Amino acid sequence: MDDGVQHPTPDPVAEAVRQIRAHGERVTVARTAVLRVLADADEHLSADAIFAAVSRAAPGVHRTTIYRALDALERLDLVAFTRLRHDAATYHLAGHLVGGARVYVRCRVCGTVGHAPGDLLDDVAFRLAAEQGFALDPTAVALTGRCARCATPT
Amino acid sequence: MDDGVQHPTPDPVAEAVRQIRAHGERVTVARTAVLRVLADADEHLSADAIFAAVSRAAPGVHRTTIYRALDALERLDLVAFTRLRHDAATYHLAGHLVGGARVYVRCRVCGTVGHAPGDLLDDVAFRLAAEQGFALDPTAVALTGRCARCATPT
DNA sequence: GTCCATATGCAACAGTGTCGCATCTGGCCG
DNA sequence: CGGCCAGATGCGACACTGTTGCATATGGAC
Repeated sequence: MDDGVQHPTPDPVAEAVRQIRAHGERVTVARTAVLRVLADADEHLSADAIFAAVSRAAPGVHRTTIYRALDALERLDLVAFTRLRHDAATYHLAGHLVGGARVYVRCRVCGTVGHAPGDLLDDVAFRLAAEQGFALDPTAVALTGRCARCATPT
Repeated sequence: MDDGVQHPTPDPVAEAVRQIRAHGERVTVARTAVLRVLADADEHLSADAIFAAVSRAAPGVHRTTIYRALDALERLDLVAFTRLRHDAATYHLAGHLVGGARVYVRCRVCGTVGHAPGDLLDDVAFRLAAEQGFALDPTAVALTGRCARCATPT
């Protein structure tokens, strides 16, 4: 899409770990595993999917720990999640770790999730800030609608 | 805020009922009660809050029926809901029933929910349509961020 | 009034996320 | 290197939201 600064950190996990330490929090096996899974997947994963993947890499990690790790990482702005319709939350690395924010768009019919360029919401963010001082978080936005295939039925 | 056409239907409930009939579906006590509650509140309510309000107006309506009514009304595009963070879904009347679409913005810190003009996402919708044929549903969008009070801490 | 499709009541279930508490471990200091 | 302590984890049980199957009641048309 846009060229230029696309890779702020060669290894998102290492950078995230650095930031965990910088905040005075602990770097644990579970947290690192969660970060690694999210970085490798480079996709939005449900907590359950993360649990499954982490269990493969580091058996013995409890389901609850995944939730607590995600919660901690979210407080540190290293992970964000979105909620689409009635499905479970889907987590992903924060935009600044993966080279620019992406906006997720999901089709309400077939459930497919796609990306849109991160600057899609820049204007919206600007208007919200100007009109009511609202600081939009683009990484937490979920756009719902109908994808190309499902938009023109009949 | 913007003047002009603000009241497409004097009574959203009556209009909604008309559309239910037009679609060949049934107008029942529960569905009418749900619509009335949503119209009176003119706010986003959780299913539980709707259940409580309906129970007051029409005792004996079961919790399950609320969900099924909301589901039916959503299929008919009379009700929409949004999902913010880990909280329960919040339902509201469809935009065309209440005088133009509104976009909901919620502060991730204090939880306050505010409105933004319905045309906020017009450009975004246009770009998504042009670039990938995605038909955005503006009534189902939830924008998360920080409100004016919570945006400037420290 | 009668009839049929369908909406409802009910109860039990499923999935997601949370909590309390005992134990273990990461990071630090001697 | 070994010990210490706040904080993270494992474990189980729980809370909440939303769903499903089935018998019954009700809406709407004749």
